[in-house]
Amino acid sequence: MEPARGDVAMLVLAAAGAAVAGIQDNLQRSGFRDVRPAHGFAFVRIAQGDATALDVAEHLAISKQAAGKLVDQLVDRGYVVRTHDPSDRRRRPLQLTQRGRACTGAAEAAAQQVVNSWQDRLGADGVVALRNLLQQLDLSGPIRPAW
Amino acid sequence: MEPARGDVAMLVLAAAGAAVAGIQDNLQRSGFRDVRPAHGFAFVRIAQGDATALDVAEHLAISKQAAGKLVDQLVDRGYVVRTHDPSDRRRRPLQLTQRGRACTGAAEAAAQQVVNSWQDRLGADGVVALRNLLQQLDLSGPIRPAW
DNA sequence: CCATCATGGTCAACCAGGCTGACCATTTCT
DNA sequence: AGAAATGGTCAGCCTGGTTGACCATGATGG
Repeated sequence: MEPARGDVAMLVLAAAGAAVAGIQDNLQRSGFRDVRPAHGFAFVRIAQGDATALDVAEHLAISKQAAGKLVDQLVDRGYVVRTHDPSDRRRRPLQLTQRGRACTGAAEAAAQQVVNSWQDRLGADGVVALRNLLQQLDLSGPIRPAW
Repeated sequence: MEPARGDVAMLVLAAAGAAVAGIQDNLQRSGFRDVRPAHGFAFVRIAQGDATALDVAEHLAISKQAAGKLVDQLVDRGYVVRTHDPSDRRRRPLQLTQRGRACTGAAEAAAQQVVNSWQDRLGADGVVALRNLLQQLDLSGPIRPAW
């Protein structure tokens, strides 16, 4: 019987919580106070281009109605605009505004800052090793809240 | 300028989401269908002994009222009992029931199963390396939802 | 070519799980 | 003894999800 290693799961959880908290913190500090983590994940999909609310829903594994509300918020706050698809008048493709792009940029910087702080503890090759290991897990599918 | 590594944060997030989903899944399969992840984290503190609802609140970084509700659920579902502290009649120390202990055991097994599945991809030393790296991050404090 | 079905989106009602504020009983401090 | 602090509960509210129903548009097949 192998030694108990369920603690690895807890460590990953703790790291994820710290990552989200850190990113959120950095983002707020750079002036984006009206975005939640879920908005950030929506940005990921929207930035890829030609995303509808339904695409966002699938990306976040939430209902289309919930995604609709979320997009409403992004529109209200000036991060996103609903455009039109001339070839299908039902679709409302989403597009980042100037501010939306600024926010995604800030979010990337915020994430990088968190990883940099990890690098202080792990060293550059530690971070590389960590990334390699996580990549090998090959996790795909929608982005889900940890809990 | 260093290469962009914000993606490490995303990888950690994905791993955490997968871990929680996997644990939850395994737990349900072993018959515990009325526990959420938050309950599991509460168990962690309660299992340490002499925990009050307030301790749970601090452990999960939620309000004492929210912790109270959460404990109510655990009591209703038969996982926990509220005892008395003879030396302070305000405190209601919590104690795991038989079923509570069974559930924490199942949760550990569920977590271990998830890590085992990771081991299939990373190999035994990969898992060890991952744990070492995460431990070096030295994250403490309350358990926070990733988002 | 039209009828039917599928798809993208919105509206409404509801629920779960957080929050704050107020309060009570008890303990601790001065 | 009186005042402040502490553990707990109650009540009301808000946010972010859910499902069900529905509309407009597009795709499909007799």
